[in-house]
Amino acid sequence: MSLRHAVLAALLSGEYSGYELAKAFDVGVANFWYARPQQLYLELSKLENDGLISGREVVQRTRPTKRLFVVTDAGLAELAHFAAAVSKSSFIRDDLLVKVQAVDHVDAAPVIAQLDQRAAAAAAKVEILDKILRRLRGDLDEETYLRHGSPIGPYLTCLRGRRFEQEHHDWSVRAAALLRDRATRNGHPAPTSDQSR
Amino acid sequence: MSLRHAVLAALLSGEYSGYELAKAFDVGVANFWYARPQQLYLELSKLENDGLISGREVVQRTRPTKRLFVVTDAGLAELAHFAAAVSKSSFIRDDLLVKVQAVDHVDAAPVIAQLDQRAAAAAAKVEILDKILRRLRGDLDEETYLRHGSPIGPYLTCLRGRRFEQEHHDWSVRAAALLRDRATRNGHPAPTSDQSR
DNA sequence: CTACACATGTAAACGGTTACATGATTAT
DNA sequence: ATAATCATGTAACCGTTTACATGTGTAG
Repeated sequence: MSLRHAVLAALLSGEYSGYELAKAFDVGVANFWYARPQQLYLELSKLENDGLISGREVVQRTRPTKRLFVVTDAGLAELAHFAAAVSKSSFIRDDLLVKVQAVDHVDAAPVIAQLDQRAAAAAAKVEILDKILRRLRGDLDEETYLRHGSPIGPYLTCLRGRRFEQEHHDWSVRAAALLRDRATRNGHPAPTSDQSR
Repeated sequence: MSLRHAVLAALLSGEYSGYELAKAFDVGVANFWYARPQQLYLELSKLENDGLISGREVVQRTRPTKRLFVVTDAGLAELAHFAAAVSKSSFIRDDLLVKVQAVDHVDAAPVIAQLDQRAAAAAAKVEILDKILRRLRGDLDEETYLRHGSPIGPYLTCLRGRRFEQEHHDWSVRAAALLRDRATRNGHPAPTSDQSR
């Protein structure tokens, strides 16, 4: 049970509908978890049934009716309990790393192409996360915010996400360059990052 | 189907038994995937049934009999096919990040304690990965190995794992220090990293 | 004779993904 | 009309985790 707590933690920042949460979890952000919309709707139902969140209908003139959720006292207690329990260690699980691991034995060209794509995607996420960080800290510089700003939790997870993406980007760029260089020296057609423009 | 290819990629480095693979995937290393022993034994059976790997029994005087596996030509073809297919983007999924996200609303002390543990674990993994990297490159310095050394795939994934753990460590240390500092300034008992020695 | 490392599995439960399904409103 | 965005779900499948299960040989 882990998405459960991720949803609770996300709802601490304010009232959200399933649709709004889905955007935060699915697209771009997801600095501390990731989930598909379907999973979120399901989890929100369960959480409401268990009394950990409560939803209210908001009828809109201009848009379809939505349901906004907030964390209840029972939900906060559940989160506190979760935060105090032991957590299993995190690990990398990445298709692309599997491909790179095998790159000595398979055609490198498609792997290089995917590294290029990853680098671009990671760079885009870094920008998104930078925007979020700037919005969070407002006028304060980072050092000051980290010492005195509030909320600190979301800022810290966002920082972690930003560094992860930066790291991911740098590694992808370097790996792609190295593999390209090796392919060239071995007399291959030297696949360039064309992006089919 | 992803563990499947991770196992194939791992077996490219040589002949391994389920037990040996399990140690590489479970303990320490796992620079490109992670799996439990039970899952590996199951996956090895499936891979052998599908003809992607082939196993041979090795009777040992001093130890119980084991089965060593190698990738077949069909297995290599499967890997090549996989390497050329699109991969879904990687993402962070970490219990501890969920806890940090919620740290403004729950007791920070147990979260800080877990950050300390994480930092220590990450530092230990960095050392293990450094050892593996040194062993891989032998006499060559890193730049030279990256340009000319072989195999390059495992070295690159190991580098990625190393940086991930380093990053994980640095962030954990910083987050723990900041949260501790805030707790102290708010007049709390100031939980120190005692480690119950 | 007890604990530990080596060695290999099975079965049930759980969590997550994919595919399927529906419907309102706004902009083109 | 049609596409795009908003909005919410269900059902089947698959991959992963947890718990259970067994047995050999070595070291203390």
